[in-house]
Amino acid sequence: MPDVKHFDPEVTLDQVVALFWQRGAEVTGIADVVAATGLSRSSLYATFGGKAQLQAAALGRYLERQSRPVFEALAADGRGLPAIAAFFERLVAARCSGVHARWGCLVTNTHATANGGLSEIREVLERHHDALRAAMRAALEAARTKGQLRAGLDVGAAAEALTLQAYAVNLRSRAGAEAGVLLAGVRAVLDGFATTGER
Amino acid sequence: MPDVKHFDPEVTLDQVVALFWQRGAEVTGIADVVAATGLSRSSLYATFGGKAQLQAAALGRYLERQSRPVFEALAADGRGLPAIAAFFERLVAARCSGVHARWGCLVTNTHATANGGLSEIREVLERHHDALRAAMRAALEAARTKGQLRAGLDVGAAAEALTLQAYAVNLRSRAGAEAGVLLAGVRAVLDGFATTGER
DNA sequence: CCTATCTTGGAACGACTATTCCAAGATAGG
DNA sequence: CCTATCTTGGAATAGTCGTTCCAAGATAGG
Repeated sequence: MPDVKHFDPEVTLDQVVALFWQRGAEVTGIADVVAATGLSRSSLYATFGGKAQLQAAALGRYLERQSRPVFEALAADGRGLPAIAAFFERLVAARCSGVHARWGCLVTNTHATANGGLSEIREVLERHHDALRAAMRAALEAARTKGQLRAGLDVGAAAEALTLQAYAVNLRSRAGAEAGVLLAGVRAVLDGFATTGER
Repeated sequence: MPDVKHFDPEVTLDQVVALFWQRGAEVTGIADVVAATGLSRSSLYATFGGKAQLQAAALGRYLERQSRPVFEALAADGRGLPAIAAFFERLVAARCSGVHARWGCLVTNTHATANGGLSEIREVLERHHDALRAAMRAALEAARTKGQLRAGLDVGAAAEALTLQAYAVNLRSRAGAEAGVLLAGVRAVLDGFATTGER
């Protein structure tokens, strides 16, 4: 009997992700969301329920659509250290050039801003961190079986270090850091994990 | 002839730094500044000139008072790798416990938020980055003369890597990361730079 | 003490914020 | 076609934003 939605919530969420990602969720108003999505305040509030929940939904969608596929590709890539190097090369390229150049990473940006926000937002941050670190660890363990890793390397600590390095790449790229400088930093860390002479 | 200021602008700036640092500059209103400093809007605008300029002034003061002394101590510390390790141990401790626990770093936080802000803010970000990387480089060169570094290590790239690692520590600490996890990540990077068996 | 000059408190400003509300429109089962 | 039920557009809400303004207060040279 009832009426049905005149729009696709997932498409709307993608537009909101782009908005929050580029300009920041805190400084983006509902009026901006209305203008970008083309739908009305009523539909927005009826579907998502408010700005904080909209932000959490957008953050969750970013994790699933932008981050997760890349993390899974890294975890499934059996090449070892070259897989990690390729991950960072594509990361730096995406952060410094192309459509999303200088946007940083929505999750990384949220780290600095989400102070008293919803607990759901904090949970997405943690999910993101765990997923990336797990993917890094999987790639490092593949590297270990191939004999690419230095003897005595703590794989868990190394995975954390690389995850931290990725956050910093996201952060500095938004402030205008050069791709070459970021890549050199990443490579120095990776070289330190490799067996002498490897890579 | 004229009247003189009834307050100390530097003390006020310190209070503003604390406010912006803990809660974020974007979400902190002038009303909050008025409440925290105890002075009126007139004095605030007459002295600093507006919120954007107040933010730039607070950011600059943070760099000079909080960051610079630590960077200079690192650059002057001749111990090499132990000096860098000590830097990170004090950093993690300051970020995860004590008065400023979970505040992160004002400069790091600003990286994620300052998008279309004053160009002066961007310049402070760059000054901060250059100062930290130079200090890291000085400490690494001290390590080199002491034979602590792996053969073939690019000192410039390593300094950039450690600087990025520091940013990530600041970022993740604000989101609640455990001190032990952060330290383990840092140590993995440092161990990768050292001669085998060192540290 | 007087007065020129600055500072201060606090009211007022328009523009924005997120959110709510309701009448009008759209839908689909009966 | 009818009607119950949802959605939609858009006006209206109360509150906060950064900023401005001016009368009243404070200062120190003359």
